[in-house]
Amino acid sequence: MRWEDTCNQTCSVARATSIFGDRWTLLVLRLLFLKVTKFSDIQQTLGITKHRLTDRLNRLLEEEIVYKHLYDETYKRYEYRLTEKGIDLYAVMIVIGQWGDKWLTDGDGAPVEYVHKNCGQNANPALTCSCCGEKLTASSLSLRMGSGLQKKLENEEINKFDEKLYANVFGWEKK
Amino acid sequence: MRWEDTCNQTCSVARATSIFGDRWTLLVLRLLFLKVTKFSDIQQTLGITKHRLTDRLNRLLEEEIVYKHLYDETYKRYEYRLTEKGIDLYAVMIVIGQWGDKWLTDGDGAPVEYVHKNCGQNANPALTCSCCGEKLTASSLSLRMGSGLQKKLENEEINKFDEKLYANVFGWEKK
DNA sequence: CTTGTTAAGTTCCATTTTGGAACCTATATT
DNA sequence: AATATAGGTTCCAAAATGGAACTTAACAAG
Repeated sequence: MRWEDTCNQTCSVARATSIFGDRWTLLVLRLLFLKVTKFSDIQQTLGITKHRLTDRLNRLLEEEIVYKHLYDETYKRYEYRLTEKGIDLYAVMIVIGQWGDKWLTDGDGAPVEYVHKNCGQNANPALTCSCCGEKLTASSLSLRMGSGLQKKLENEEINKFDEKLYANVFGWEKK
Repeated sequence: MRWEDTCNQTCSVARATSIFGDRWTLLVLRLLFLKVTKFSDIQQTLGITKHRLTDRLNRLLEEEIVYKHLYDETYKRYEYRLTEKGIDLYAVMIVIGQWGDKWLTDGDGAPVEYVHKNCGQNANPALTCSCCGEKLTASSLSLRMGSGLQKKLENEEINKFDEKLYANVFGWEKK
C-alpha cells in the first residue's frame, strides 16, 4: 500500500491520519487555532517554503477543514479559518500538547497552560467516559465492532489490509 | 526552518509532532495499540516497505516510545511493545479516531466502538476539565504562559520562530 | 506616469525521502 | 543439502521537499 491509499482504509485513525498525518499539516492547524491565519504569517512562523504551505492549505481546503475568508477588501487578501470540522480537531491538538508537556519538556513544565473559562481553573484536560465520567486509560477500554465496519463487511468493501487488521483485532481466523 | 528542526521548538505540539507527525508513524503506533507488534505483521498490515518500517521503528526506539521484547527464544525474534511513554499516546489515538468517526465515515457510523470496562457502556471518550469535569470545547479554553516558557525566556532559549509564535499568542509587540 | 512595496502565490532545479525489488543472515525444518 | 521464515539491508528509480528567483494584483509615493 502506498501512502496515498491510506485514505481508503476503514479505520478512522487511518483515514484521519491520511489527511493530517504528514509533515507540516499538524503544525499549520496548530497555528490556525492560535489565530495565525494569514498565509505569510503562517509561512514565517513555521519557516516552511511557500509552495509547501500552498500545497498543505489546498489539501485542508479540499477536505473542508479550512475556508478562505476575505479580510482585506481593497487588496483582496484572504485568511484561512477553521470550519466546524476543523475546529473539532481542537481535542487532537490539546491531547498532543498534553503528551508533549508530560514527556518532552525536560522537567521545565508546560510552556503554555490551559485555563477553563467556565471555572477559572487550570483545565488540565483529560479523556473521560461520557457515560460514567471516569478518566480513561489505555487498559480501561475494550473494542467492539461498530455499525461502520458491519456495513462494510455486508457490502464486501473490505480490502486486504483492512482484513488483516480486523482479523487481528477481533480474532478472526487468518487464511 | 527545515522539518528536522521542529524538535527544537518550545511548543509541545510542535515537539510531539516532530516525532510522530510524519507519514506512517501514527499508523504504526495505532497497530501497536491493537497488539500488532511483530515486524512482519506490521509491515504486511500497512503495506509499508521494510526499510521504511525499520526507519520508523528505530526512531520510536530512540525516543523510548517502544522497546523490543524477545518473544521467541529459539529464533531470537523480537516484538515491538509500547513503553509507558508510548502507552500514554492512547489519548491521541482515541481522539484522532473519534474525529475520524464523526467526519470521515460517510454516515456509516464508527467502524469500531470503545467499551468502558468499568461501567460496561459505550465510552464515547470526551475531553473534560480535570477541575470541574465539564466537557471542553475549543472556545471554553484560554491560554496563559506556563513555567516552561518562562524559564526559556529567562535563559534566552527562544529562537526566532518561537518568538514570532508567542508574540502572536500573547500579544507581544512585533519588531 | 514610473517606480516601489506587499501578500500571496508559481516556477525551476537540487536535495532528501519514499517505494519496489532483490539480496542477506541466522535459525530451524525436510 | 536444499528450503523456509522473520527481520532486516542494499540498490536504484520515483516522489516529496527546500531554496531561490520570478509573477501577479493591488495600491502608494514621488
